Amino acid sequence: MPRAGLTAATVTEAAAALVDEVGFDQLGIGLVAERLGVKTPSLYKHVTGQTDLAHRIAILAMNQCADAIRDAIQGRSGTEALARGAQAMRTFVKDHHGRYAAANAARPTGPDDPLIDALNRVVDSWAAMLHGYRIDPDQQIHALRMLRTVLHGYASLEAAGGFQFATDIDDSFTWMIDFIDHGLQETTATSTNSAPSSRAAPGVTL
Amino acid sequence: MPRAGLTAATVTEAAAALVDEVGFDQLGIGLVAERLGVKTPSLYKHVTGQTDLAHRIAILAMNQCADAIRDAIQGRSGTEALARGAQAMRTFVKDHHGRYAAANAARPTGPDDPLIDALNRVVDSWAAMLHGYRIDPDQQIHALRMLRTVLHGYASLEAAGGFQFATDIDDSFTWMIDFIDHGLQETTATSTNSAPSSRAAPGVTL
DNA sequence: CGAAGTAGCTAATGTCGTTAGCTGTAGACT
DNA sequence: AGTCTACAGCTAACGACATTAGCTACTTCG
Repeated sequence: MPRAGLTAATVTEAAAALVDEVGFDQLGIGLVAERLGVKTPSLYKHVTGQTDLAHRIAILAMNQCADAIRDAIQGRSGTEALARGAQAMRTFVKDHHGRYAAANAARPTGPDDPLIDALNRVVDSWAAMLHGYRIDPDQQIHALRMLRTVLHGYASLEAAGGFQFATDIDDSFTWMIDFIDHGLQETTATSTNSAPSSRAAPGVTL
Repeated sequence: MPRAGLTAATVTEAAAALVDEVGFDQLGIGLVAERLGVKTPSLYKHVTGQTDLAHRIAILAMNQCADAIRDAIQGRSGTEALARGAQAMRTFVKDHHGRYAAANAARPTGPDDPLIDALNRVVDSWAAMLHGYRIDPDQQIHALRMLRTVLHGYASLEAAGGFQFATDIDDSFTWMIDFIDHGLQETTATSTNSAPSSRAAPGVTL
C-alpha cells in the first residue's frame, strides 16, 4: 500500500476546493479524505480536527484574496484602482465562495495567529484601493470601513445567492462602485486639507 | 407527567432565542429541547427536523426585521427615514445576530414558501427608506441593492465580530449613512427627471 | 543495510440527528 | 360523568460522522 504523500497544505487545498463546490456548511472530513483517496482518520496526521481545517482554509483564502486585489491594482490609483480592486475581490469571492465563507466564520485564536497576518494583508489591499483619493485623515478609517462593508456585503450576498435570478447584477455593482467613487471625490473636494495622506495603518482593529 | 403545551411557534421562538445567545452554528435540537424542558425527540412532533427549524427561525427573523424598520420610519422620509431605518436594522441585527444568521443561510424551498413573503417585506422596508429621494426610476434598483448591500454588510460584519475591539463603530456607521445620503441627493440633483417616483416593486428578484 | 520516525489503516467510542413504537393526557362527543 | 379519539411526549434504537487508540508498513537517515 503506497503512501499518498499528503501534507497539511495539500489537505487544506483539497478542502478549500471542496467547499468551493459543495459549500462551506457541507465541509466534512470524510469528503475531504475521499477526494484525496485516503481513509478518514488519516487526515488527523496533518490537521488536528475539523475546526483546525476550517481555520487553515480561512488563512489560505484571505491570502489569496489579498493577492488577487494586489495584482489587480498594480500601479493604478484613484478611480481606476477602486474599480479594478473591487472587481477583483468580487470575482475572487464568486469563484471561491466556499473558502470565503470559511474566512468569514473564522476567528483568530491568539495574538500570533497567522490568520491575523492574512486578514491584515486584505485590509492593506483595501487601503491601497483608497490611496488615490486624498481623504481627510480623520475620515480614512470610516472610508475604509465603508469599503470593506460594501465589498463584503456584495460578495457575501452574491455568493449566498441573495440576488435571485437577477441578470443585471454586474450593472448594479459598477453603479455602486461609481457611486462611492463620486462620493469620495466629493469628500476630498470639501476637505482643503492637502496633507500627504500618510498610509492608514489600521492593524487588526480595521 | 403533564404536557408542556408546545407548538411550532413556541419551539421556533425558543430556538431563535437560543441562537441569539450561542450563535447559529451552535443550533442543536438537544439544546432547544433542554431549554423547553422536554426530551429531544419530542420536538419532532412540531418541526420536521433541524433544517425545518432553521427555516422557521429565518421566517420569524425577517418578519421581525421588517417590523422594526417599518416602526422606525413611520411617517418620515428622505434623510431622516434613511438614518432611522438604518439604525433600526443595525440594532435589530446586533440584538438578534443568531436569527439574522439563520435568515442569511436560509433559501426558499418553493414558490409559495412563506420565507419569500418575509423577505419581500424586508425589501419593501428598504425601498420605503428611499422614498424621499427622487431617484431616477432606472437607478432605483441599483440604489436599493446598494442599500441592501451596505446594511447587510455592516450588520453581518458587526454580528460576526468583524470589527475587532473598535470603539468608534457607531461613528463609522453614521458616517457611512451620511455618505450615502449625500450621494443620493447628488444623484437626484443631476437627474432633472421629476416623474412621480412610482414605488419600485422589486419582488423576489430584489 | 538497519533503525527510527511516521503516514495511513482498522477498530472502537461518543455525540447528535432522526425514526419507530408505546403510553398517558386533553379535548370532543354522547 | 363516561368514553373515545387524537396526539404530545417518552424510551429505545439506528445511522452518520468526528475523533481516538493502537498497529503495520513505508520512507528516510545514518
